[in-house]
Amino acid sequence: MPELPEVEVLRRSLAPRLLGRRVAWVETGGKPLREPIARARLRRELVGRAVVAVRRRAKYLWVDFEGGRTLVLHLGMSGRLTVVPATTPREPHEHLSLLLDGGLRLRLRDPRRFGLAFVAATDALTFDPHLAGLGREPLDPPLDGAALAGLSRGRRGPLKAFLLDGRLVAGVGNIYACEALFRARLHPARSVATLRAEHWRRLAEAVVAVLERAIAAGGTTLNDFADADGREGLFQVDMAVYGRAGEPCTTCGARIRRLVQAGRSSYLCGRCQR
DNA sequence: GCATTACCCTGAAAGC
DNA sequence: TGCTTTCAGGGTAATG
Repeated sequence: MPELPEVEVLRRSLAPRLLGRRVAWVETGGKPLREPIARARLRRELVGRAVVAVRRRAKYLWVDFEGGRTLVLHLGMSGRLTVVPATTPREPHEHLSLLLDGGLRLRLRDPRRFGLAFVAATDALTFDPHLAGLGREPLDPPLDGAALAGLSRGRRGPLKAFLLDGRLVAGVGNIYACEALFRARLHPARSVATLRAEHWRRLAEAVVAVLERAIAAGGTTLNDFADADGREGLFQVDMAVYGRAGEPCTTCGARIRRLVQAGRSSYLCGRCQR
């Protein structure tokens, strides 16, 4: 389940392999993703053009091409993007394939089909309906307590829902929200309205630290994630609470609990997190 | 305007 | 062993 760190790790591994490569052909297949892929438009706007940049915004990957066109990709829950030899046979759930010069193929597979792929004008990306409402990036510049407190103004809901709301802070998913709340010693069900400046400072530091550590570890691989070369991440060995219900807290030894909020699992230490 | 819930989907794992 | 059920969750729409 790619969150911000996984997409950033992917971006870094894709960039050197894609920069300067020219698209020879575009193939699509399988059932539609969250939205159908506009194959004719992708062919018309990408074939013959070379990649000039690979960027990231929240959990979206932006592949910029000559001529001011950008391929926007979202991996949803199970999306996997790899660069393979062009001769590699198609696999099940392969939705998009860019044949590149140099005998390579950029391939998007997404069994659960929560992902997204579309092309847009580079200079109009920020107005695109998928991207226009995204909140601020947590790492550049790094979030601080005052910024988080500002985003929370007027809200009363639980902290966990606040962190997961991509319109406020973009790119934090369930795993890193759980880990950041543990690190900040804050309970996921606690109302944002009860936090003081010191709490916001702790939370902002925790979000930044958790995301940076995860990027450094190559992301988290639970089921699906791998970078463009197929390398899996290692952050899961660093996780203190996520998926560890029943195990002892690494800080105090109390049992880690699982709590369901709005259909999402939260993992926490009820003794450390208040 | 904000909070909460349901929905989309498939594969892995758990349960029987 | 083999079938059925449950669970995973990002983003969005509908509902309260």
